[in-house]
Amino acid sequence: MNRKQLVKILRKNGYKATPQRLAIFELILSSKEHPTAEEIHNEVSKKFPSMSLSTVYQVLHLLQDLGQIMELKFRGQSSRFETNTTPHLNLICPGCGKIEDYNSNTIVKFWSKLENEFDFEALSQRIDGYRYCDVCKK
Amino acid sequence: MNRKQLVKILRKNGYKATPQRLAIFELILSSKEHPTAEEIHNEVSKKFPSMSLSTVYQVLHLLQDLGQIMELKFRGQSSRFETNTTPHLNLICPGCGKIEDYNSNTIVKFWSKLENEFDFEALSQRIDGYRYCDVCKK
DNA sequence: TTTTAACTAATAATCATTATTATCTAAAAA
DNA sequence: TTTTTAGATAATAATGATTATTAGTTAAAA
Ligand SMILES: [Mn+2]
Ligand SMILES: [Mn+2]
Ligand SMILES: [Zn+2]
Ligand SMILES: [Zn+2]
Repeated sequence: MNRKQLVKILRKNGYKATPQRLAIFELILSSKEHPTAEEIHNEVSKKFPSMSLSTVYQVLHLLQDLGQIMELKFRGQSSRFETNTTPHLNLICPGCGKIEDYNSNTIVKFWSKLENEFDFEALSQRIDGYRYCDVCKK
Repeated sequence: MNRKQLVKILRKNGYKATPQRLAIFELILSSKEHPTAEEIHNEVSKKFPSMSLSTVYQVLHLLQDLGQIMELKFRGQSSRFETNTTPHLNLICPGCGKIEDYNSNTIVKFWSKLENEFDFEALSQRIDGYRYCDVCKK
């Protein structure tokens, strides 16, 4: 997925391709972490100093509705967002909240097997494993 | 898991086995839905009319820390809780929020395969699929 | 270039969750 | 059984992430 494709998707669904929308999407796309709305706002504000946090939330909702990003909610912390919408494993530390992505063909194949077994087609999915990271293990 | 086992777990970890804790756990256990804190409070209040919603939240945190329940957070709605802590599929409708549990050996086996492949041992896990339910499909 | 529905920015409001604290009680000890 | 007390509950206040509102702005179609 890139900027051009997103512009196409937005227009096809009757939405305007505004610089704010593109910047927010590209920020998440380029982030190796799973950033929060506030982190996204902080970063994107560097290029668009007048951007509102409200706008960030609105855009995040729109991108979710279009299936372009995934929101991960956790206890005691702000939601985290990612553009990796393919079936993959999020390994999450309950100590520090760090999230690591693990992609593998095993997972993709498992997911289609699951859709087959239970006869559904998912719009999106979420696969999380919780375990203490090396730093927090002590 | 039953009341007696929970009493044992609580005491082993230095917590008191209070009637509130047992009642909240048993309510979730007996619920086929994935109830919210408020729903739990409403139900348990029938037997314990002075129970506070604060207490419900406190107990829910404790039970999570002991690995006895799982919290599922979603956009725009209160957290939902369940006692099914084995690897299983939650099929969730983005329309009405309904959650259906699907247990299968495929999933349990997949999960241990995954732990093997990526060399971790999960304290807990979450596997969600999002798709419109039959009612909302129209 | 003009037009306008859609969008953004700023701000206020919401409400699920968490913090605080006085009172109470489970359960260990006497 | 009674006493003791650390830990738990109930009531209430506070928090803060998210959502609602609205006046002004703009993407993009004509
Ligand atoms: Mn991820
Ligand atoms: Mn479940
Ligand atoms: Zn950690
Ligand atoms: Zn539904």
